[in-house]
Amino acid sequence: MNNNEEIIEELKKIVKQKGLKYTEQREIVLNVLINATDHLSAEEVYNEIKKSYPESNIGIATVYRALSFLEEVHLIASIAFGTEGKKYESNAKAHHDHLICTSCGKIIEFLDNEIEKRQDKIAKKNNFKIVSHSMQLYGTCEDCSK
Amino acid sequence: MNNNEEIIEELKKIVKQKGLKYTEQREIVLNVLINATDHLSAEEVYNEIKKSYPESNIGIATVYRALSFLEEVHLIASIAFGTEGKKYESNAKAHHDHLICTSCGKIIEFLDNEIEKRQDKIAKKNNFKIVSHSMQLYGTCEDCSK
DNA sequence: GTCAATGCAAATCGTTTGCATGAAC
DNA sequence: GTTCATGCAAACGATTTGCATTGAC
Repeated sequence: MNNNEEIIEELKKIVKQKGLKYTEQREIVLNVLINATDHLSAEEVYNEIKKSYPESNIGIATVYRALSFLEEVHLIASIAFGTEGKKYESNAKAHHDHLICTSCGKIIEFLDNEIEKRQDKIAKKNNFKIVSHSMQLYGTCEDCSK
Repeated sequence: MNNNEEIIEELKKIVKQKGLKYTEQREIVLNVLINATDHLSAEEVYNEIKKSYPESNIGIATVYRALSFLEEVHLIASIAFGTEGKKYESNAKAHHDHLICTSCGKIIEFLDNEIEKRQDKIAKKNNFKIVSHSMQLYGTCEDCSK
C-alpha cells in the first residue's frame, strides 16, 4: 500500500502532466480522504476541512470541483449509498465491497476473490470491458437484529 | 413469476394491513414500473403516466410519495446508477445485477448464482441478515469499445 | 364523518455555474 | 503576464413539505 506522501506525489505528477496548477485545496481534499476512516460525502469533506484546516477558508464549490477532478484521475472513487447519496473514498486502499446496515448505517468492507473472478467472467461473456464496479449488500447487522 | 394482477393484489393487501387508503395513483405508479422494460427515474415515471394515463392528472409529488411507499414495502427497488441518480424497477422480476456501459448508458442485466451464494456466505460470516443487494459493473460495452 | 392521500406551489437540499479576484507557473 | 483555480453568490434541478381540498373507508 502507498503511504500518504506517495499519493500526494502522484497528484503532483498528474497535475503537471495535464498542464494544470497545483493548489493547496486539491491537496487538502485528497488528504482528508486519505486520512478518513469512513466514506465521506462532499459536505462531510467540507466540514472536515473546516475543522482540521481552519486556516484554509475553502469554499464548498471548490470541494465539489476537487472531488470531481480527483475522481476523474482515479485517485479517489465514489459510491452511491442507497438513500444517502454519493460518498467518496481514497483509492489508495485495495478495492473492496460493502455490507451496509440499513438500521444503524454501519458499513463493513470486504473483499471476495471468488466474486471478483465471477465478475470478470460475466464481463467477458458479454464482451464488456470492466473499468470499475460497485457492490453493496444491504441488511441488518448483528447488533441491530438483536 | 407473478403476473401483474397478483402484484396489484399484493399492494391492496399491504395497504389494507397498514390501515391506509388504496388509491388509483399508487396503483398507476406500480403498474408503470411493472410494465416498464427499463429502469425509470421518478421523472420518467411521471412522464410515462402523463402519456399512458392522461386522464389521471397526477402530481410529481405524488409520484415521489408513491415511489417511496412502494420501495418501503419492497414492491419496487431503487438503484443509484452512477451520475444518473436514482432509478426504480419492479421487484416482480427475479433479482438481477447490472452491467452498465459508461459510454452509451446501455444496461445489461445478469444473474449469477455463484455470486449470490458467495454473498450469502459473506453475510453469514459477518452475522449480517441480508435484505437486498445491488451490484453494478461499470465499463465499456462491445459496440462502444470498437 | 374521519383521516389519509392528493395536487399545487413554495421551500429546501445538494450540486453546479458565472464572474471577478487571486495564485501558480 | 498568462492562464487556471478559487471564493462567493446566484442559479439550477431534483426532491420534499405545507396546506387546503379531495377521496377512501
